[in-house]
Amino acid sequence: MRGRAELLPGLAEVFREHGYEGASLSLISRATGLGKGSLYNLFPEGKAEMAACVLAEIDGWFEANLYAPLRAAERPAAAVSAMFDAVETYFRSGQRVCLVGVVALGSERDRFAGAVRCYFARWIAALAGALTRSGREPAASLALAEEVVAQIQGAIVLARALDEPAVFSRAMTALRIRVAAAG
Amino acid sequence: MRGRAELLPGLAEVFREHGYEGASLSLISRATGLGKGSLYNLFPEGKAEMAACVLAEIDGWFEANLYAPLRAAERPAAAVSAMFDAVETYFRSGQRVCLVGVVALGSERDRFAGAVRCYFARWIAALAGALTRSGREPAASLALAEEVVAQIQGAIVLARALDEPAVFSRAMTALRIRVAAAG
DNA sequence: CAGGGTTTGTACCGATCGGTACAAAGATGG
DNA sequence: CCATCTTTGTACCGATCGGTACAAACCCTG
Repeated sequence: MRGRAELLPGLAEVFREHGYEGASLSLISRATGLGKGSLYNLFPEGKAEMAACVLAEIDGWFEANLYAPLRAAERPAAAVSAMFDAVETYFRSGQRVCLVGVVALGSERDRFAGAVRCYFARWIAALAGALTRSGREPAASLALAEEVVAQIQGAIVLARALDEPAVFSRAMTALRIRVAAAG
Repeated sequence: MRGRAELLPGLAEVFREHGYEGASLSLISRATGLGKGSLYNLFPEGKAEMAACVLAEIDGWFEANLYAPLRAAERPAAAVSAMFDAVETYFRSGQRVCLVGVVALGSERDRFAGAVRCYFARWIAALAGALTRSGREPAASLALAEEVVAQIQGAIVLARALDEPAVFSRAMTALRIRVAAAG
């Protein structure tokens, strides 16, 4: 037997590629190599629970790898730069979609509204904090943090729409420069 | 009988709210008030044709209301400002989703790849042209245009994720200021 | 009003949806 | 090795999916 934790990454990929509605149990079964029996044994509440767990896993990953470092950084500017590194790697230059963003746009938004809001709110807050500690005004930091997170999401959309990963990389580079400039 | 044109807006709303896969024929039937017989009479190729027509309609609207004015403007700065007005109205401060962006993120992206790419490429090109004619370097104009379009898409995601339309309005205001600043 | 083509609703198709039931198979503890 | 409990595959459930068939209703033109 495998625990839930070790199949969450594969599960996440199915949701990313097909969305919540499009991720059918047969797709999930194929992707995980588990039959329905096993899936419903691990996730008694079915697909909704799978998606909730995946969102929680993603949230945990961002918390550990982006938000916490941003909050704890002694050198905030370096932490922000590290965040961009992590973002570029995680989203594979825009070829990998942000599942939380996809959920936010989809019809199942209300079901996961809490998790979605929390993910973005904490991202913005952590980034804004780091920007403030690197010398910017708090209000300007918050505004810039919002812009940065939105730009990342938009760059994913645009890179996929144009089928041009370079768009994503260019956007990240431009953001680095804007953030490095004095507030 | 009603022609295809007059039910495209309602059809578009169904696709926006439920995505391509989620927009079932029964939903479409209810939203348009037409039975399957009528729908397949108007769109012999079924759902795919409906979606293609909706995308074409959206593309036409943006061409007429945003791209063409941007290209033809004698006062490019005013045209850019008018574009932001149109965007804020069209997307209802981020409460209405960009169907083309949703398709770009979804699994049916390949099916509509041409239309999606065309929509965004023309938007960026028209905006970059206006920015150039208002005195910016061509390369800088292109980069800024890309950023602006990405920011709009990201602001929609963020406004919906946080369930806070003000996020969208703030983002648009910030973009206006950035664009108005000297290149 | 009659004829002919179009538009419409409805019944139906096989496939698949999310979910359940349950018995065989596997692991675990004594 | 047996008894017990968990994990697994498979068959099955009603509902709904996208799509088709087709006859009744409708609208023109004569």
